[in-house]
Amino acid sequence: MGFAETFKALADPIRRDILTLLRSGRLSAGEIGSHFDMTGATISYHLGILKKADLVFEQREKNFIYYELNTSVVEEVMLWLSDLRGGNEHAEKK
Amino acid sequence: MGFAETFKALADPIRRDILTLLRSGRLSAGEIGSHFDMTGATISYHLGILKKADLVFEQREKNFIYYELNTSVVEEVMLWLSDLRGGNEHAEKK
DNA sequence: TAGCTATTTAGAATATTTTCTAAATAGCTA
DNA sequence: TAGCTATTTAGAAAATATTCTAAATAGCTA
Repeated sequence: MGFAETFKALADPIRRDILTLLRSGRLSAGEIGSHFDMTGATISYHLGILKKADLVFEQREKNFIYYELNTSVVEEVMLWLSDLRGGNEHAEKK
Repeated sequence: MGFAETFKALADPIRRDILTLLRSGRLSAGEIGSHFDMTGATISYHLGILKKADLVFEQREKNFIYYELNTSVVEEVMLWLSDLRGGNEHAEKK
């Protein structure tokens, strides 16, 4: 946790593509990998980084590992950016 | 332009601190540098990265260079994240 | 114009990231 | 349990990022 890891994870186009894939629901590591022209090992490396950044979490089932988007961290990043942007001082905490 | 550069720029804690400093208004390179324990050359390097990412723009005045936050790119990033997060389908374009 | 002051650029050292191949792990299935 | 299938881990190579010192640029000011 920490924005450094989160933004670092988001900085890579492949990792952003993975997150976009997960928008429509969870996918196994293999299913994710099939969308890219890279070895499974490399996909695993990227998934590890997304996981460390808490942008995804995994669910183990049979001998598959499913990855799912963690929207709460996406929210946190949006809040940080919103605070940086400032100026919406009427957006009151309710 | 492109999210890779933007997120990469945001990934570094010093650069995020610089952006936070700029929340309350523009500052010269020197004023920014005075908040950090690094050489001016290093600050200049980080400012260059923020500038390439369009997160800041510069205004030259006398022999100072002032940096100012570019909130429109912050907005764009928030939109991308908002789309990733999904699920707020009642947030209609007006 | 000579010399300041502010900032950037160049070049080099070190650290970090990304990718691959090969091997390891772990859980099914026959 | 033997051998699959899915995925990760280890180790190494190549690319990129971060920092410094030293030098360059550029605009004031006296």
